[in-house]
Parts: sequence; C-alpha cells; structure tokens
Amino acid sequence: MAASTLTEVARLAGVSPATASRVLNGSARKPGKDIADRVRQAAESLGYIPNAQAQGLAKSSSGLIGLIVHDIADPYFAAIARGVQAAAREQRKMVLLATTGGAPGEEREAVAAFAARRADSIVIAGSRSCRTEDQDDNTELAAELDRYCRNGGRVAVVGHPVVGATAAEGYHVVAVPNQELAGALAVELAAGRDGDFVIIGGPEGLLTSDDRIRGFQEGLARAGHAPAEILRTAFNRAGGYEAGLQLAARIKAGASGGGEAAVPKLCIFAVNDVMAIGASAALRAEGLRIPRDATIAGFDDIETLRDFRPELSTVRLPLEDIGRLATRATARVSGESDADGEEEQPTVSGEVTLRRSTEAVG
Amino acid sequence: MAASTLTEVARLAGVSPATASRVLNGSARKPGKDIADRVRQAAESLGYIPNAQAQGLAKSSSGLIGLIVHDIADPYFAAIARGVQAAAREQRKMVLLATTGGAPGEEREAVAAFAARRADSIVIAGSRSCRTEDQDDNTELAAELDRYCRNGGRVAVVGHPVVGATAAEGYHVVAVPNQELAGALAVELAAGRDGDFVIIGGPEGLLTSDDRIRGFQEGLARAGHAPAEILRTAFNRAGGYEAGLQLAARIKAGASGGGEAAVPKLCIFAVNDVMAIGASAALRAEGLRIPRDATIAGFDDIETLRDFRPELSTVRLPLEDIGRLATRATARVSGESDADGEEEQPTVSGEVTLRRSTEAVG
DNA sequence: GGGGAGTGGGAATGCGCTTTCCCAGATCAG
DNA sequence: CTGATCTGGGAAAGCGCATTCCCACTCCCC
Repeated sequence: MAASTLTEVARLAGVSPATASRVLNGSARKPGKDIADRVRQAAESLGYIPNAQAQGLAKSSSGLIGLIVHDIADPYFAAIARGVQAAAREQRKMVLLATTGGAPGEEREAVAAFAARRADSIVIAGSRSCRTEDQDDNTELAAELDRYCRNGGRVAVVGHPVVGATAAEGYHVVAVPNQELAGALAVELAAGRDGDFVIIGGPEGLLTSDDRIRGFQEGLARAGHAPAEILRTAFNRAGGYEAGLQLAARIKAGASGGGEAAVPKLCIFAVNDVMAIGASAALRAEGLRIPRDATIAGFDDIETLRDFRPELSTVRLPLEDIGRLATRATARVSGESDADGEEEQPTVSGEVTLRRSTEAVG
Repeated sequence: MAASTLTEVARLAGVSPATASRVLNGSARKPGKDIADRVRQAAESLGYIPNAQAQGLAKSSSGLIGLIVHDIADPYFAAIARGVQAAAREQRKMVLLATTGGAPGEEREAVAAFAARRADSIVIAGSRSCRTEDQDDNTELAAELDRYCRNGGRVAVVGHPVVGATAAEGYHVVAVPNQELAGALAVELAAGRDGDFVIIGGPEGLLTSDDRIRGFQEGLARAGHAPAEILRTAFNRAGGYEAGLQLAARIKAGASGGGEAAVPKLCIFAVNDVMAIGASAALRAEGLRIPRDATIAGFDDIETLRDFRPELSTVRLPLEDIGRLATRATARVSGESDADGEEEQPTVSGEVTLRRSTEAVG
C-alpha cells in the first residue's frame, strides 16, 4: 500500500485535484469554505501526506538546507549544527547532513549531492585547506559551488571563502575574526609574562589554524615578545595529545637541566580547545601540572569542555550563532532587490576568556 | 539558468532520453559502448546533475535516511549521529536531521516530514517518554510511525520501542541493556562500600532514565544494600548541577553534624555522564572533592568527557556502533525473504568502567 | 435588463526522470 | 533462403503535484 495521493483525496472529496491542491497546500486562491472542509476531511481520513518530492519537482524548490561539516561528533561542529538546525526550523526547512572529514574532494561530492537534491541552500562549516595536494579538489569544489550558485542556489561558508571560489551571486561568507582574536589572546597572555610561547597548530594550509597562528604571532610581536615556536600536528585531540607529550619531555628536560637560572615557564597556545585538552591530558599523564608547570590556552570555548579543570583559557566563539547566521544569510529575503547592492555580511565577534589554565602561580 | 536536464543531454548526444537515462543512471540495460561514451561526454560538457527529486518521484525511493535526536549538540546524540552518518554512506544515502528536544509531539512532526520526503528509513534516537502529559502525542507518534511502516518505510528506534507502537513490518528496535548494565555498575560500586547511595535521575517517565534507575536499585539489592534515594531533575548538565548543589549542602551538613560517628561517604549515580559532570561541578563549586568527599559515577562514557578529572566511572556504551546498527537494521536486505521470519535484532553490549571518581580514598 | 467585472471550480500541461512496451535490424537454426 | 529469436534503441506513459488557462456562474451598476 503506497501512501495516498492528492488525486485520491480529491476523488474522495468529489472535487478536482486542482482544488484539493489549493486547499491542502497553500495557494493564492482559497476555495469555498464548505469545499475546503470536505477536502480537509477526506485528506484526514486517508491520512494524506503530501509528497514533498513531487511538490519540489513541480515548484522547483525542495525546502532542504545542506550542511557540510568535518565530523558531526566534534563538539565544534555539533554546536554549529545546532544553530543551523534552529535557523532551518525558522525557515520551515529541513537540514541534510554531510560529513567529509575536511577533504575538499568529499566536500565537492557533498555539494553535488545537495545540488542533485536541489537543496535551496548550502552551509559549509569547517576549515578550508589550501594545501597543495588539495589544490585540484579545491578547484573542482569551487567550480561545483559556482555552478550551484548560478543555478540559483545560495551558499554560506563559515570562516574563509572556498579557495578559488569567485564571489558569485548568492555566495556568502560568515567571517570569523580568528586572526584578531588570536592576537588579542596573545597580547593578554603576554602581559607581564616572560616565558616562552609555543603554538600547537594544525597541519600547514588549514586556513583556520593558520589564521590563529598568524594572529597569535602578531599579538606576541605587538607585546614585544619573540615569535613562538610552532608545532604542527593533527587538528584534533589526538594531535594535541601528541604535541603535549613532546612538550612534556621538553619541560622535564628543562627543569632537570638544573644548571642555569630557573627556566621560565612555557605558555602553550593550542589552536582549538579540543587540541588544548589533548595537550593538557598529555602533560598530566607525564606528571606535569597546569598552570604550575606550564600554562595553556585554547580557542573556541567549547561548551562541553567548560567543566574541565583547570578551566581552560580560550577565546569564546558564538558557535551556535555562527551556524544560525550562516543559515540565515542563505535565506532568500522576499523584499530583496538589486537596488541595495551591498548585502551586509553578518558579523561575528568573539571574546578572549582568561581562566585558571593560564593563571600565574607561585 | 536552471540546471541542465537529462533531455538536454540526450538531445546534445543525439539520442533519446531513455537511452541517456540508461547510461547515466544505472539500469539493467547497458547501451552500446560508443553511444554510452557520447552520452557521458555530453553530460560532462553540460555539467549535468541528475535531479534526485525527479528520480525519487519516478522510482519512489528517495535515498534519504531520517534521523531524529533530542539535541544534536549533546555529545551523546552527536556520537550516535556519527554512526548513522557512516552507515548512510555505506548505503549511499544522505541523512536528514531533525531535532525535537525529546517532545513526542515534535517527533511526530519530524516523522511526518520524513514521510513527506519519502525517506527510505527513519532512525529515532533519544529516550522515550511515557509521562501522562505525553500520552496523546505518543499515541499520535505511534500512529504516524505505523502508517509510515505500512507504506513501506523502515524505522529503527534506539533503546525502547515507541510507546504504544505495534510491532509492524519494518519496525526495528536496537535494544540497549540499560537496566542490566546499571545493575552491574551498582554491584561493582557496592562491593565493600557501606556509604549511602543517591541516584540523580531524569524526570519520571523518561524510559532510559527509569531503566537505569531500576537497574541500579536492583543491583544494590542484589549486593545487599538498601535502595538509593532518588533525586529527579532535568536530564542534562544543568539538572545534574542543580542536584549536585543539593547534595553538596547535605554532605556539608552531615560532616559538620559532628556528633555521631563519621557519616559514611555518599556515592552518587547520575543516570548519564553529562549529568554526572554537572553534579561534579556543583560539588567542586561548593568546595567538595571527588572522590574524597563523595564518589560519583555516570553512564554512557562520552568520549569528549574522558579527559575530565577525576576520571569518571561510567558504563561504556558503543554509541557510534549503536547509530550504525540502527541504520543498518533499516537497510533493505536484497536476499531477504519472509521465509526466515525472525529478523535478528542487533545486539548492543556495554561495559562497566570504573575509574578514579569512585575510588576509595584515605 | 443587459453587459462587464468578479468568483470559484475544472481540464490540461509540465516539472525531470524511469520504465514498459514496441519496433527495426541483426543473428541464427533449419 | 526463410522464419524465429535476440539485440539495442526510441516512443510514450506515468510518478504526484502546482499552475495556467478556460469556462460557467453570480453580482452589480448603469
């Protein structure tokens, strides 16, 4: 038994499919009250559910929003997804989820799949990569997005524009001031501290990571500090842990080195919270304590991690808002005309949040 | 410019749409090599992307999997979602996400929306509620699911069957042995301990919470312990925190009560990890320490929370596998006949994991 | 009272694709 | 060499719905 159709409802109600369509699914023309009731009752008794595919086909719009993330189980993306979901609900749309692990090639596939489903808009979260091995995929991704936009799709990408993408109609970027905020964090951390800084960053070419690194270095410079050494590792907890082990060894070596004057304490900046947690775990596993033996700061202010101790200094990013803003940016505003040309890109602001993990201790 | 269509491709290749369809989108009949190449090239040059809506309409199957969760930002659901996503990819399908906050009414809406989109299957995660105020909504949800199944949809629900749902064709339940595992946890915790037990549970009627509570009590009984007192609160971190504050006050009162013999230490069981973390935070905020002043255990073994200190005793649940299993259960197996009648429901097993938060100290 | 505007319903077309059915040509056995 | 069986391609009928016309009325006003 297949689901009942509009035609069946119409027949049961003794009207034409056209009329049934008009009463059941909004239309400019409102049929008479008695007929409407009859149709509605017929629909009810048949348990009629309109076929969204057919509707979409007929009016070429699917009511779908595509969301692309690296990994939905990563709390960073989960938070953004929540915002996207909330905004989608506002627009009475559903969200289609695709996880890509961050590979531009897979992102391209996801965009194509969304395009095939005629998603009304696409939100891309997750750092862009400009590594040379991703170059070709990025080009294809940009081409795919461009085609999607030309066909009337709207896309919003969080952070950076897709590498190589031309700013087409309907292409929005929700800028995240990673660099500025990392700079501000560096300035605050550097104040009155003279230890060395070390940055635990993601692989080179990950734009978000690179921005934060660059910003942090600039901040250090502004504060009159020497640039920090940079440790490259995976952009996740495991990477943070690994880097943490290295640093722990170094710290312990320094401490036991003894001879010289007490080595100033290391201040670690991990380019995201999850990595910072990993690094902290490694230090702890090696018997070091934070902030006694080293201080550490992250980035993102992941909600689930706020109960972690010592409380992590970080930069608060309104992740849920970011998801919401990105999604809203893709919403077709009815009154929009080309007159006002400039579409205002939504603006995101973060906040340096110093906590226990970078406090000066005895 | 709308996306190009199969007809356009066919015209450019100088063949009929039927042939173009056969070569571009799999079919039993394989057109000749030369023709196929011509079509493929035409498609390529036009940047043809098949319209999944039209395809779905024509062969009545959408390649969509609907996933219903309470909150995608909750790491519990995020982990399950990852598994669902992975399994969906295996099946070359996409996942449609709906978040409901756990309200059966909204779950019903989500099911209807999935049905409208002709999702091939639906996975429902998140505790069922059998509170009286949800009764009507549950009935409607069950009816909606039933209809969906009768129309050929497949559904899998994690944990408990939807309250009131009749086991229709295509209705699967991925059972989670919450009760047994909670019992096992209780037994292990009770061994050689004589303090009081307190359970921080969700609102009455939340099946997952109730199962874990019941199992824990049974375990205590088996170990010869008196039943634990039960604190009801919200099924999230805030609820745990709130309950934690209450308990902290009680512990401090007991400690300063002085007169009698030293009050045995309280052992807290929060029915999920997130609540346990909330409770721990509250105790800590009140100046109490774990496991010195009280011990605490959770449930789920959320990955992101494993770096929390003191390490949380809990019950490990293979969340990602659960999502995967549920999704696979809904996959239409080609060789399936009614002959073997019994479909084997996938089985999930967890593991009691004792860590520092419940260690005996000084 | 007649003609024009307005109203409410139905017939028909098309959205883009799959699939059945049909047909022309090729292949092969007798 | 003829009739039977394949083979590979095209024509056409939907899938379920929205929407544009079109038509039969009613209502109003001059």
